[in-house]
Amino acid sequence: MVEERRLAVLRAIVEDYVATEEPVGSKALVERHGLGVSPATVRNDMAVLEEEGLIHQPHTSAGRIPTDKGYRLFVDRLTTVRPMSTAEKRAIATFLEGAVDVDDVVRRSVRMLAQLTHQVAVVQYPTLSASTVRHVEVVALAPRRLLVVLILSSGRVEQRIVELAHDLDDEQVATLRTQVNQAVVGERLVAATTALAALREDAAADAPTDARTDAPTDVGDGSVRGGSLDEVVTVLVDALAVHSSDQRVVVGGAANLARAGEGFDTMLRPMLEALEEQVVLLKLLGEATTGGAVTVRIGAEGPVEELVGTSVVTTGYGAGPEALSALGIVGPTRMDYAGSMAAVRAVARYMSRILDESNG
Amino acid sequence: MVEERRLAVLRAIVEDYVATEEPVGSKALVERHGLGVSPATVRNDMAVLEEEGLIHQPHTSAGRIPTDKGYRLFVDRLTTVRPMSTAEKRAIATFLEGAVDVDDVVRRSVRMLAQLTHQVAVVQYPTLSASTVRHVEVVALAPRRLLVVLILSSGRVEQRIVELAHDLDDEQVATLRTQVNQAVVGERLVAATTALAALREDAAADAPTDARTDAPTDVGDGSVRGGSLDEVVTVLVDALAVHSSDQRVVVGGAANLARAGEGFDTMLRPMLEALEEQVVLLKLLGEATTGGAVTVRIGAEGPVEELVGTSVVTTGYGAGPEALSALGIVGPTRMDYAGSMAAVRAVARYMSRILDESNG
DNA sequence: ATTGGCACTCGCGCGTGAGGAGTGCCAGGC
DNA sequence: GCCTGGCACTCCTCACGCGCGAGTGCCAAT
Repeated sequence: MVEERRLAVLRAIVEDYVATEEPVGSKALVERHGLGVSPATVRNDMAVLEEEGLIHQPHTSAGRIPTDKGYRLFVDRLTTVRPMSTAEKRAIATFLEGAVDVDDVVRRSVRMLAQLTHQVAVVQYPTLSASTVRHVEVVALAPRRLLVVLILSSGRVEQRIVELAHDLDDEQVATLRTQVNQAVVGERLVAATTALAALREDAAADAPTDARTDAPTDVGDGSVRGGSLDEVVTVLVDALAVHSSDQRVVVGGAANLARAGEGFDTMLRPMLEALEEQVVLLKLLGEATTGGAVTVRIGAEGPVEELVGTSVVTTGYGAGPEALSALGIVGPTRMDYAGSMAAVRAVARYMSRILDESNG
Repeated sequence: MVEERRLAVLRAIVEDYVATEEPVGSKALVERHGLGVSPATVRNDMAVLEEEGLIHQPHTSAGRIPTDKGYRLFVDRLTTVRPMSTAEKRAIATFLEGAVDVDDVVRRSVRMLAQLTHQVAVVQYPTLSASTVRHVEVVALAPRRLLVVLILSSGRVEQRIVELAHDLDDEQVATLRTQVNQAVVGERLVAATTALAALREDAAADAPTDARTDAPTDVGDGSVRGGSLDEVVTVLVDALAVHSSDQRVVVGGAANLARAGEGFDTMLRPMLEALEEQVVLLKLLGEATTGGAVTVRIGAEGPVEELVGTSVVTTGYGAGPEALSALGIVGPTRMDYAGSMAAVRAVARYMSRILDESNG
């Protein structure tokens, strides 16, 4: 059908433009791709595609380049995510499996992604809500100062300092440690949070005065003042919250910006600035799809206005279905979508698997 | 004297070239700077300076630009590190004092430096050898698997997993924890390392068999198998070593590369690549001077061949005299040395002070 | 040692013009 | 109705040539 050929023409235009970075003309098209028609026919098709806003020409008598809308259609309907070669798969697997801890997995993934796609790679730290609390350590730094260390099954550690309103002796600290550990050890992060809330309420009920007042009474011999427990619990809940969705983001492959070709100088600065802003990066990774699907945002569709002319390819990953984080790449709209999507998907899968194994 | 005026000419050339990024001619020089001589005289001086290899002209009949050697002389003899304005000082102080922890101090310093100098800023994490061991926690994850958590007075935490050759029960773990803590708590990092070595030797002496063999005998009731102690100690020593000189480096202001002007495209890529390599960055920061001096490395003097056309301005910082780390900036050889040196020095001082306070 | 004068060099910007890629349109063939 | 070859037209690109001006080097005079 005519309509089919037109799409084939669009696909060919996108592919050629991505490859050559130059506007592509009718003649070159029929030669490089085996469309069995004449240049004139292609020209007619192009005219139609241009009317539909899928392609456009920089000047009269120049070739055509795809518009954002054209790219959109291309990724939605014309692209087949070609799977990675087995060699590539093996490379990814062995490289990622060499990681020694979570930090290392993330670092290696960023590197891998950047290398595979020749774009800037962005990886959010894995969420840890699936992991459990291994241990809570409470250390007295000073009479009114505690160090609370939260140790998770994933090997991650979070420490906080708590300033108390009243003195605690060693025995009281020990009691506190025991109480808290009994409440949370072995629990998942969310469960631990609720367990802590319960603990706090129990303490409030037991204590003669409201635990939230500034002057709780001393209940004597080793038992812990309600107020102190309250303070420690508050900090712990906070630490748990931070850890159940880690907001940190790692970028890599910024050097790939150097070969960005044309849009280069206009794009470079906002790009680099964006890469230094965690907030912006998180926005970019944005709503990671819960399924295994790879999301592509093209040009102005993106959440960051500054980044015109760039596309973002992201997907979710993580050990377990609900522990979801995101990773992806950022590059010019003129990019190899099929390859990028495949790479993003592959890295996400291997990463999920590795995290899964190390968690289990 | 003649010689003096020649240096004045060199200084003027450097200053103008840095400001305008264009080769500077004799006429412009006498106009913009108040040298009381004619252009012809300056031309003669320039000819001499060129013979000495301090300046050079891109083409015949073009102005002159400084060579690396010229910059070197300029920095060594002609530059006066103009102190920061009080407004700038206050800005630095308030911004850095807003930091909540060590990580934050580092992040803010990088940002500040990049902003002040409009260059790429590089800050190494502070060394912590001045800090002491607050606590060591040993947690049994599995019969043959321990989690060892090292907590320092600075609030920093390092955790390691130890795979044991033999099972340990809870009691043995408790003993191990006690032994280790007795040895190292309160010690400085270096002292702690030696204390651990002593502990290991004691254990070896007490044990019937050599502690380093794979099959130490069981010495019964709660005391710890020599082999297990050995393994834990090894890991701890390693963790201490990593922490007594933190090798992590943070960069910022990469966006400043975007306005690098001319050498731009040739410089950009190696630059960005270097910034992603921790090792390279550490080389760049290199031998931080132990005094309060600011070091300037110009062009090929630098330890990284790839970075031609760039200069590095670094200095040491840290709480206490021996706890030394480094920070600095990287930029084109054509940079404002006076300003950069002042900024680097100022940030280093404030950072040292803040770390000092928070440590004390 | 400094200066003014002067001839010379050479990069830069600009207009011009040939070449060519690509288009749009039209008329004819299947 | 769709495809095709032909043709005139547009407009970008590049190379060439030229004039301008900045800047130099040298020299003779002070």
